[in-house]
Amino acid sequence: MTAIEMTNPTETTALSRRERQVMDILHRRGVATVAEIMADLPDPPTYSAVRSVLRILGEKKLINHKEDGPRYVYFPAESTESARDDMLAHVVRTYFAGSPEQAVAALLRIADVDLDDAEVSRLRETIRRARQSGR
Amino acid sequence: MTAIEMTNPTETTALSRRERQVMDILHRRGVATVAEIMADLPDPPTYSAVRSVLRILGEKKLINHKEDGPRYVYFPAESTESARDDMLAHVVRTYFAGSPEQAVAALLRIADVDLDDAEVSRLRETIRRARQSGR
DNA sequence: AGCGCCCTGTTGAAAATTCAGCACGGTTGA
DNA sequence: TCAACCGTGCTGAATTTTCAACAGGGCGCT
Repeated sequence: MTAIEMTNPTETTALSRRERQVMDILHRRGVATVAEIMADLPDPPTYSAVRSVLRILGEKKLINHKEDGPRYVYFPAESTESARDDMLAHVVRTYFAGSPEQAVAALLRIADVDLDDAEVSRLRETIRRARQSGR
Repeated sequence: MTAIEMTNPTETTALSRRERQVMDILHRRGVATVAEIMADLPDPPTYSAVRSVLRILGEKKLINHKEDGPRYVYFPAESTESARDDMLAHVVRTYFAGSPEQAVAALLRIADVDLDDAEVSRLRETIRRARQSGR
């Protein structure tokens, strides 16, 4: 079993629709009040509905909250930095056949960075060399 | 309103948990039978449950199927290539504060590519230049 | 002090999702 | 031919998710 194959899909895909939307918002904002989360949600539900999801996420230990003056602010229990790794691994595996190079290329293109062929070749070569020596 | 802000979250986050898991499998495999999807799902449900999700995804026009000998094979309606862009945009926006450069850096690190400082600088410079001239 | 407002805690219901069972048709092989 | 098997279409139920309503407490303002 390779490292790619053993990636545990449960962690990145186990959440319900609303739960995932809320986690996304928290990662995006770092910290957020109920009102802010509510405002960012597609088809915004009521205040109560949002707090319900937050309670569940809390029970699952995926978020924490602290008091900020008169109200709570919520934030991810796992740092955004480590969530990044899980997410990128998932995306690379799912949409790029496990090839980080392809993902990088697509990313650069999205960023309106049109590398010319020489640049691309160079990047690929850099990656290839690092691969052979490094790991 | 900037391009980043107008990213429509609905498309990438509107699916239910099982629906998303199935879509991921289809993007990963390109094409899959019910049995294959069932095998790949976490906490595999029954054959019927999988087909139920597939029916719904079909109604939503997110997948299609064709006959392959005695059975159906299912595949995403949208090409994996364009799904990639949506997903990357979402990930960059959600986990990398809208910065593709940071995403690229994280990606390279995940790929065990430890670029030395000079390489990183060069990459950043390349992106910066392309940015200024290109867009 | 007393009133009004805002926020949280909790409960239970509505809606959506997930799931299993059964009927039917096609194909295979004895 | 015909029986066994495999896969699909369909229906409705169980579970999960999503949601709204209500109660209680704190804080500010008059």
